Amino acid sequence: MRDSETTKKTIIKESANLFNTQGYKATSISDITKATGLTKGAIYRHFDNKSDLEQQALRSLSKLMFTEIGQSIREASTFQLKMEAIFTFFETYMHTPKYEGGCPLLNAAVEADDTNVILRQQAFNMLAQLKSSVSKLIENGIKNNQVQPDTDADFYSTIIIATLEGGIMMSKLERSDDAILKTIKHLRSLAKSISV
Amino acid sequence: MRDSETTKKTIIKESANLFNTQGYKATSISDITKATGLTKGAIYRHFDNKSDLEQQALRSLSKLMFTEIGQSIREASTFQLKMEAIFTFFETYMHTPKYEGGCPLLNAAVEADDTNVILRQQAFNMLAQLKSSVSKLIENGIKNNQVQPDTDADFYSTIIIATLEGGIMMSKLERSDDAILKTIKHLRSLAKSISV
DNA sequence: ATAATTAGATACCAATCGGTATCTTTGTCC
DNA sequence: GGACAAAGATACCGATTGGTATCTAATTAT
Repeated sequence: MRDSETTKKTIIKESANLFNTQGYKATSISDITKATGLTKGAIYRHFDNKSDLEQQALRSLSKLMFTEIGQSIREASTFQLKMEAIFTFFETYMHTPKYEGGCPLLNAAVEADDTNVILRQQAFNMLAQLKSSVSKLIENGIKNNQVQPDTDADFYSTIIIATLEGGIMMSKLERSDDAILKTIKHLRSLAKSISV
Repeated sequence: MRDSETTKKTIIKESANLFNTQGYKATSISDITKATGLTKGAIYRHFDNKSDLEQQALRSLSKLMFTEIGQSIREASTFQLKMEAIFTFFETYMHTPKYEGGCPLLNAAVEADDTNVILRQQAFNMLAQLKSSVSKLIENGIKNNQVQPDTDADFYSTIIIATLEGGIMMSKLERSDDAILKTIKHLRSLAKSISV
């Protein structure tokens, strides 16, 4: 038989691409057949239904995002460098073809928050994971005497993520780096202000 | 004949509500007939096609948003009070049924940026208008000796909007005021830091 | 009062939607 | 190399999509 696993991966990859650019509801199964060169029969052999495919596609995007960002944080040694890793990730990944359509979290959150409960839950979990990552980063910074001890980790993690996501929205809409670069510049000085 | 103008207004109002909660592509004409109690014939008498209705609905939401925020800014006398007016607007309007589905700018921007050129352009114009409003607010603050003279108005207006929009996204996803309140708290101290 | 106009309802259209049943092809194992 | 199983293609299904042509009812003008 043909390699089942690779075809499933390509279906997930191509559909994730389409979902993240056109939207989940707006992407049809036939859009995916065109993108993959496969037929409906092939797709429905690997996935129960469209919702199942949406979930696995978003999960794939989520995994891609968090492994990448997690690795670059781990590779940085100090608090300031780890923050810088986050900034460069959010700045550069807008251009990489790996994330066509922008931030998967933002896209899924805005599309699904009122309609698609499953996608909403997944986006919710992504946000929780991102928030906890940044919080832990700050808390570790406190432990290592790199961040001021009275810093509210939850507060700053919320602000950092909100500012980045808002900057992404603006930069995508304006088709310009300007907004995301400005927000990063601001967050860089914010990170400095809580550093010891 | 029946009052043409009022029915057109109710169609715009109800469809704007649906577009802003379910999304533009995801809202069908029959959804709108159900919400208005009217039929397709009535809708297509007042609008050329669905795209035309989408445009007018978003334009209505935009007008609603800017008149409201513009008025509360005008009513405030000092820079700090004007900023506070923006904050309370962004905090409270999340709960009002007038904007079910959250910020029309954010929703339209995320949905349309890769697919719907007309909606994208409208969202782009909304963002430009919002940015210029906040910029002018800062520049006027400089003229009136309420803001430090070396303040980069464009820079801070970008940051303020990005942070607010990101906070809205998070609060909508978490179904909690927490994020938007935190971002406002941060922006409040930011506004204070550039005040004289 | 009647004719003309217009708002809205009804009934339809082809195209597309998600999904399924079935058939053909491809590969594996004995 | 033939039997078997799995992968993918084909052909279809009812429901829904945006859109239109036509009909009816309500309002205005004469």
